[in-house]
Amino acid sequence: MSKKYETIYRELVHKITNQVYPVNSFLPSENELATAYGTSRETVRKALASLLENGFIHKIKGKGSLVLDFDKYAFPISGLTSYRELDNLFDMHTQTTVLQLKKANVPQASFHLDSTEILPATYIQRLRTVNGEPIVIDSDYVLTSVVPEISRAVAQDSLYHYFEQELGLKIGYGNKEFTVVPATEEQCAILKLTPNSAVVSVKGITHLQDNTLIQFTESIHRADKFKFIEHARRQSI
Amino acid sequence: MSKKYETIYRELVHKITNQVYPVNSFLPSENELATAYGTSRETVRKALASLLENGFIHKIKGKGSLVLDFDKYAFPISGLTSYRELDNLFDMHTQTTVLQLKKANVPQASFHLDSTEILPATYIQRLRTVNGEPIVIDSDYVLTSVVPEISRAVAQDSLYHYFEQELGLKIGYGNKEFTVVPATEEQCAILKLTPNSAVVSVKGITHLQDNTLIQFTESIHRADKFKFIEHARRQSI
DNA sequence: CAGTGGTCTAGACCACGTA
DNA sequence: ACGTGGTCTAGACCACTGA
Repeated sequence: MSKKYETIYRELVHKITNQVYPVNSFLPSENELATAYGTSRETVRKALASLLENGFIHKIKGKGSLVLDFDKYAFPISGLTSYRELDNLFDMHTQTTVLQLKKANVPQASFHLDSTEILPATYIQRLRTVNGEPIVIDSDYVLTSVVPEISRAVAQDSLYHYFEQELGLKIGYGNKEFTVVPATEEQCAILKLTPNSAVVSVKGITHLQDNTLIQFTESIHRADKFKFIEHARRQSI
Repeated sequence: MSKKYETIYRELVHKITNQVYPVNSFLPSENELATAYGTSRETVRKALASLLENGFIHKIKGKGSLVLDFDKYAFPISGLTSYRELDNLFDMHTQTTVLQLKKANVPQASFHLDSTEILPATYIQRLRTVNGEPIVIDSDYVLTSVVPEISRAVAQDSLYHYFEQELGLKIGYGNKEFTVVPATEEQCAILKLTPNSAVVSVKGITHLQDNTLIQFTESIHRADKFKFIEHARRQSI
């Protein structure tokens, strides 16, 4: 049996996206949901907290939980999500081409590393194409100490899927840093950009749940195709 | 008396930033914290959930809560935060210049509005200067129906402060959309950029807690000064 | 094995919005 | 006055880690 609040979350998302609970209507109250799902109110509240975090609802004290006009195309570059998952989620006709696959150390300068840290890794450069247009170049450095070998087939498919399903590794957390930088000549050539175009660089460091470093990533996005949407709440804290 | 979990959160943040709990050490266990603060474990867990969300800690089942190397300079463009708050938080020598202040309708095209929606507003254009350099142009449309009048003094100071402290309005939630666009001539002139430079546009819509629309915003950031850092967790959900 | 965090319960009281 | 969500409690059982 999986987690109750997760089950409730998924069922509520389903009902919202299928307009059982239409936009601008209120969900049943927390007490009603607790009764309906045969659970306690705190558990219902955990499900609602996830809906809140993902921008599905807005809670108004004394009134209820209002269904928001959720943007289906909000691109979750935010969370730790892989292209394969995005591809399944939306119908985007994504295509992946492995450009490079070799052993290399993680470049210290790119990731603010101490110059004494030598981190042997597998370097994978991949081009993401959406509807025939080159959009993103992903460069991944996967630490050899954690994942000794990566085949071309795995690189072509999905690293995260390989890590989690085949190797049983558990992805924990990471940081991402967005900046706008001028494209290199190589990047211009691959993404079919005019020289000196600006691109969006998303650099990330990924850790496993046990805090082991596993991966360094830099994604170079075509600036004109880059969009990042976020839902924010006013925090008292 | 304020909220217990908020008090605990703040005290833990303080102890982390002051290295009472140094980076790479573990916090006291949830049971210990509950005893120490004379509260229940679930309340401690709410405080820890906030630390988790803000990237201060990483929890490892069976081990404890690990203190992460928190990036003090992660710019929270993310949440709904105002410049005045940022200015207080960091010591940035921010300066604000009011460029324009007039009545105008919210431009429908810019914010994906229906062309039948006429929304009278106060238009405020402000330049944000950090350490003497022009960095951001903020354009705000504040709906006249919610806030009839905005003085130059308020625009110079802080809109959020005025809304919340003077008018008693409660900010609820909003969406933000990040894109990279070519700068207009006017923007190049104000930000001292060479023609056809790229800038980062952050468009946002803000609602009150009772769901009333209050404000449309577009911030134009100099691309070379723009950095957005985010902490992400792998979600099972 | 003992200790940790993850989930869950069945209550309680409060602040807020509506009528 | 009533129903809503916000906070809080004092338990419970589970899965995981490490000795």
